[in-house]
Amino acid sequence: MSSTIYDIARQAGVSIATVSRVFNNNPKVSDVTRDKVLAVASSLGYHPRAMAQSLARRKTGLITAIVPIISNYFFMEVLAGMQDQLADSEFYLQISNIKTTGEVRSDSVRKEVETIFNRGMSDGYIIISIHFDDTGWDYFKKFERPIALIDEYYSDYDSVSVNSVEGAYKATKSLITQGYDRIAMVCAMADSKPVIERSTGFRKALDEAGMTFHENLLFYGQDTERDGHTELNGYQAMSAILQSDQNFNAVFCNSDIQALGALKAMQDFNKKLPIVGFDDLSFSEFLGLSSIRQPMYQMGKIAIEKLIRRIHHPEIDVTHTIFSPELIVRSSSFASDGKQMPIEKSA
Amino acid sequence: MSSTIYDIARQAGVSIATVSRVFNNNPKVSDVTRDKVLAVASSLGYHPRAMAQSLARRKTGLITAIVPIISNYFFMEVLAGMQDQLADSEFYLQISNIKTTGEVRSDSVRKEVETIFNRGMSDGYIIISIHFDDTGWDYFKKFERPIALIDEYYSDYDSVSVNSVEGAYKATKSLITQGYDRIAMVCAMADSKPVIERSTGFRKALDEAGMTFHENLLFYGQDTERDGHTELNGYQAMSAILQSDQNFNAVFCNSDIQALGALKAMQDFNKKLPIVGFDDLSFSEFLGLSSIRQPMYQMGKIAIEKLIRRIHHPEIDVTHTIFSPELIVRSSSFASDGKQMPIEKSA
DNA sequence: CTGAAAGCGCTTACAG
DNA sequence: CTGAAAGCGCTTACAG
Repeated sequence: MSSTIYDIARQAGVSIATVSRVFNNNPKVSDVTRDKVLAVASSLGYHPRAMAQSLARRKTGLITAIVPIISNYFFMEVLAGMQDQLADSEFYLQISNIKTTGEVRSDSVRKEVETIFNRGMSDGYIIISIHFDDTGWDYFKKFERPIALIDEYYSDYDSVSVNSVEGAYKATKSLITQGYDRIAMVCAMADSKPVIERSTGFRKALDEAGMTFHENLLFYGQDTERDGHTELNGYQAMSAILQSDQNFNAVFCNSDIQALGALKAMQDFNKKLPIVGFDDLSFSEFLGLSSIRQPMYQMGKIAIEKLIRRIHHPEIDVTHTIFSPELIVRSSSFASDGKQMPIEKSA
Repeated sequence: MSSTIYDIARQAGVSIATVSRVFNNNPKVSDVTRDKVLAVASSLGYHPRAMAQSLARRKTGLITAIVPIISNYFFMEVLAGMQDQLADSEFYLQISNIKTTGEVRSDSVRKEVETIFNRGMSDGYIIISIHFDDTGWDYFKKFERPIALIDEYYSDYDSVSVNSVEGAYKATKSLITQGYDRIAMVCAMADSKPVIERSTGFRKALDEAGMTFHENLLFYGQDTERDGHTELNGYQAMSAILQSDQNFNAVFCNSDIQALGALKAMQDFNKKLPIVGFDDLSFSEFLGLSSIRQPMYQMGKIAIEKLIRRIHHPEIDVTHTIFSPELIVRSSSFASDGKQMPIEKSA
């Protein structure tokens, strides 16, 4: 049905090599030849088949993003950054989804990723919010493919991430500084990486303030969708906090999407506690939700930038971009009684 | 570096045809040969290159989703449905972004889509929330490729969409039934398809109730990001409504994401009007936001299902799935004074 | 500036 | 059950 390089060559009275050169903008084709080829190509509606080019060039012009199937708002904003950065490049984006829980050790996750590498369809891979231990990460070296990590750190691959521990620390500390002394945390799946890190930062802030950390300050919702990063999960955890007899007076919340549910719970229980979330999703501003800002859009851009650089220069040194997340203070930081304690405005 | 079918053939003492047969699960390969080939392949870490297979088979195993770069929460939920449906198939998803405004006539948009078709990288294409007139849609027939449409209707391609006019009508009518008689609408970009359709439904409900429609019932925010489908845009439009001297007592809002901004505006102006949104995003439930439900996840699944069916059976009849969207009534339907007018619970 | 030829890494009739 | 050979649609030294 559709024409090939041979059809063009024949009708234009040139060799297929010349047709190929025209479409590759090879400067040493005479103008008259070029025009002739282009005229024939246009009349036949010819365009080079990307598949055939890939095989002959031994590169695909594709970048694959490997993301957990549980992807959420975080991924959406990262994706936007990737797309904008990709727009000016010669690469197209392919997205491959992985069934994964947040666990760091999982053979099935490793195998799914491996299958994607084995297809050999891409010039480079961006792995987002998927966690392995060192052995896991090392395993992928054998494919000898450019890899960049988002929301994860491993010494031997380019990466961009946020210091979650520090973010959680900042959030918790801001509440402590305001004078709150009984602070609970809304968690998601207990053994997921975000929760492990954020609860570490939470604890660090308590420790530093001489406040006793105890497991019973950590609250979990029952909803396990997306490792617990759902509005419902936050609603459940917050309900438990409000019904607890521990008399909490402030809350640090593992993610903004959960905080949305938590806010609803407070409304339903008619009891408002100061709360600080994590992520700073675009809607958080309109909820008056204080949050720890993750520069998701930027992370997407930077990861693509790094990956493309590595595709072109495989030998350059690995780099890691680690953001110190910023605390964005909004009205949710304050108690409903209007008693606004002094706030430490973080940078 | 990595091995090819020739390496395996040589070491296993068979022809490349046999190696190929083994990896294509061709039943007429003897067990002993198969085991030998598999053993060698495994020891060399061999896997067939997808690119080479594509060229030889003349199919790519790829489906391309063409989406506006302004993609949003709507797309995210559609994507989830597509991914789940794809998970059980032999296809991988590629996502290509198009710079587009919501306009129905745009040569630049047509050209961008054309470029994607010209690469010939995919076995089928899903076009999401991109609008053309009939000439525009006809144009793509020349590629002779399976196409499925989401959030759009054209007679000659499989499609899945929602009756927006009806949805807007239902939303508006529910407010009228409650007794509200001065209803404003929060719009997004004026000449975008969603706004055209939803304002039509809005008007239809007013007309039917004998209420006079006038352009000055339509409010627009200044933010033009994502054709105005942003929290900020909704905030701006709602602010204008609240400051208007038209004394509105209820609001229909073009999208939930804008409604989020509109709710914030009401809070800032300390003035609460009943409001009904459109989309029913996952967070809307937790905002108590009444909305018109679009089955986005389902739409994604169905579109993939239709496309795959067409890839395998190009000759079957075109089908269109058009959802009648459902009104979900939540607390935002009611005035702050607690005066709850009788509600017509739609099906 | 242009062409003939080999090669990219597979699949698939065809023949046996 | 297996192999030799042609073909998928390009690119790219090499030679002129």
